[in-house]
Amino acid sequence: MLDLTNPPPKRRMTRSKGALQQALLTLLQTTALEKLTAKDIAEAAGVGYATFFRHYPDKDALLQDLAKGEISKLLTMTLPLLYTVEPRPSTQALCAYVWSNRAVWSALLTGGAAGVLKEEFIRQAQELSAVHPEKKRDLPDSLTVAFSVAAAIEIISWWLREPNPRPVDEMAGYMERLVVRPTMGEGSCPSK
Amino acid sequence: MLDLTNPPPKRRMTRSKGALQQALLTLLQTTALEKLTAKDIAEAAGVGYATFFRHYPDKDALLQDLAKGEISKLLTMTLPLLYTVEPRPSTQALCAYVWSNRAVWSALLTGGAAGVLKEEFIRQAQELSAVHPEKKRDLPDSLTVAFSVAAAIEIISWWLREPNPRPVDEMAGYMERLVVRPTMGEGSCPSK
Amino acid sequence: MLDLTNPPPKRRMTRSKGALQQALLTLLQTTALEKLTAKDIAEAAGVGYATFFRHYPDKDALLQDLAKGEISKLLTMTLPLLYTVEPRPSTQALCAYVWSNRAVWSALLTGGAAGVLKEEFIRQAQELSAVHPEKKRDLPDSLTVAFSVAAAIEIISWWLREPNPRPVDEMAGYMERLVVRPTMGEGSCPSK
Amino acid sequence: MLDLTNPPPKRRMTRSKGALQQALLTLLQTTALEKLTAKDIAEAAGVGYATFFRHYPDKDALLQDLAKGEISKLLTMTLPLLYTVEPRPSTQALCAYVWSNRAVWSALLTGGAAGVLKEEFIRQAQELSAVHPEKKRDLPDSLTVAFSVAAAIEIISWWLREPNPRPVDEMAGYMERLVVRPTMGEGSCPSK
DNA sequence: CTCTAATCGAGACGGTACGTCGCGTCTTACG
DNA sequence: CGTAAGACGCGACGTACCGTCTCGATTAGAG
Repeated sequence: MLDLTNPPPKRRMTRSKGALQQALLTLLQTTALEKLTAKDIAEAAGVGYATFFRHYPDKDALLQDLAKGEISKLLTMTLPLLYTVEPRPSTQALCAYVWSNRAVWSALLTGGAAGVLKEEFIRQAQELSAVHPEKKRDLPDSLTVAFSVAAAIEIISWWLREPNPRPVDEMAGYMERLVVRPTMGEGSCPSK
Repeated sequence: MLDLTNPPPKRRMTRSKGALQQALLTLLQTTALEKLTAKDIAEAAGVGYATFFRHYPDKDALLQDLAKGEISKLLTMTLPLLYTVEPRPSTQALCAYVWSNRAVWSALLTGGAAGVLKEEFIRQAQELSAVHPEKKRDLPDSLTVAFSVAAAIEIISWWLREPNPRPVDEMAGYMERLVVRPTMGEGSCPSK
Repeated sequence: MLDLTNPPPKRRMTRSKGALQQALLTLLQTTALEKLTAKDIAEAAGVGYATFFRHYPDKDALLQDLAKGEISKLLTMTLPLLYTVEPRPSTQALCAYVWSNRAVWSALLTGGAAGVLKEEFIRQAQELSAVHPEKKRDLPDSLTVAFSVAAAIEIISWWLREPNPRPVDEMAGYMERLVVRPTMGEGSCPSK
Repeated sequence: MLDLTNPPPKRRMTRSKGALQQALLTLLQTTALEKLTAKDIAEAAGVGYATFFRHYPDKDALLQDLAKGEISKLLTMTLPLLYTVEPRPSTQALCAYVWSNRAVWSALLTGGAAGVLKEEFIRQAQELSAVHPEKKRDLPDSLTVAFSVAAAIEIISWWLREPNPRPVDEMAGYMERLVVRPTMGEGSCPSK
């Protein structure tokens, strides 16, 4: 029942937190978030039921904590795109990154997790956009953020859901066309 | 407890179903979906608790049924946009319609309802797009539908969330720019 | 609501009542009373659900009505035994009668039906004993009745439950020894 | 809501189980078993509704558990009577015991509880009779047990139901005459 | 041979209790 | 100490039956 061999105990609390995150991630690959119970996660993490609540007030808090890191990495690649005149390489990099971590992102974007994720995503994006030098822009900032995040998530979600996923290049093209270009200044598309 | 005066009792089953839908709609204007219990809805509808489940297996089924009608109306205005060369008037009409029913759509798009709504939305959109004459298009159809619906919902959702909502014209502009134009053929934006 | 005037026409109502009784009896041979629902009985009787309640306020009322007849027949054979100096032939007759109707009595005495049955039994027995010329007796009358009925029911119940039921003669012997003789005057057993 | 003062918490699980039994016993003195709901009992025990089912699968299981102890005590006094040549003192002791615990036994024998009780009674009696040295006997063992238990319960039940209960001595006489003597070997009553 | 009212089937309904489940808090025992 | 184990209060869930009710269709017996 217990782990009788732990030689270097490594601050149990830290171990528990990591185990819970890892367990949630694993479980999410097979089960929707709303089907998971705190007990499920605790057991999968090899952690006592009550211990779960010592670290997180509830399931969503764990998910949010889990997502924070990945979102953070991704956002530092996503947001700059919106302020760049030459976004191709960045978009490409974003998609490549998602692809290389597709196990994680599949888990995060399917099931009921997407809702929590989007909110955290927007929260972080808004923080970032607040400190950015505000480029002259013809869209309300909060709309730009909400739209970009929702659209990007939807596109990636669609991508990872597909039975035969498209190559990274193609997705980068869609992303640029559907998210980046439309939110850039009008000048970027001198259609008339 | 007895009401001996109700003039046209109107086939009970029909009355109950309608009452539940109306009650849910009303409650959604003040409370998030996940905070509502079947008991709440039944009581608000003046209907017995068990009667709720005689009509719907759960909350989401009620919401879906409720949404079906409104989505249907909206979709007959939304989808044509994607296949039209001159989408301005349609986009305008769409936004105007949402605005005139903003009480309903606020309720449907805030709280946890948006998830269920989006799924039903996509389901109907995909059905429609299946019967449409498939214009030559350079985006995967299912991506087009998923993106359009998610983006449109996000934009409208943002609109109705705002403390001082923008005028219909402005929103129609955003919608066209962020949803319609990007999903139309490349020729629409001969940027290069 | 009540029809106090229908003179003889045997009205459908009579048919329904009989069907319900017959259906209950049939069902009781395979299912315990408490497992049966009003719906079950109504369906087995080929009668509408609401029609059940037009005839009986609840399950027990139906059972009681059903039992009344059989109990009445049996009681006219049971009670006299207690006042007779030579009870052998009567006891024999009682057991023979039960045996020839063992399908009915099995149904009535197994499952939860026995409780209702015993009460009705005692009720009728007490009525009868009230009109009888009260023999001098050294047991309280109500105890005699309660004991006799309960004991007789238990013995018959045991009999019909057995995989290989004893012959009628043997049971008549038990019945006389355990029920009849002990409740007769002390003189019957001048043991000391 | 919080009780920070409970002095000797005494192993919760044990406390809950005992509280439920005590509550059922109390409620049975005023209400028939079938009128009691799990909620009633839980509330009377000061215990959560769901906690009821953590200890017992249903009402009857609780009753059975509750009865087991008392029945056990009683049976060790009841069964020996059937194998003794001089049963008077034992019968007397049995009735005296019931009388001194008449509150408990009234509760257990009135209402719908008697059925469950009798079954448990018979179950225990059969176990005991199985280990006993089998005296030569001219009645089937299972019949003896069923009859004795049913008869004894009926007699005691009648006793405790009476407005002016008979004295213990008198009841012991009835019990001996109606239950003990008839089930003993024929030799005990050399009627011929 | 209609016409009218009793009776029926069908089954929706308000209600009550069920037994299950999950949450988040708590207590206890152990290492 | 801190943690594993899990009992507990709470409250929603979805189910099952109850007994009442409304609704048409059927039908019997009075005109």
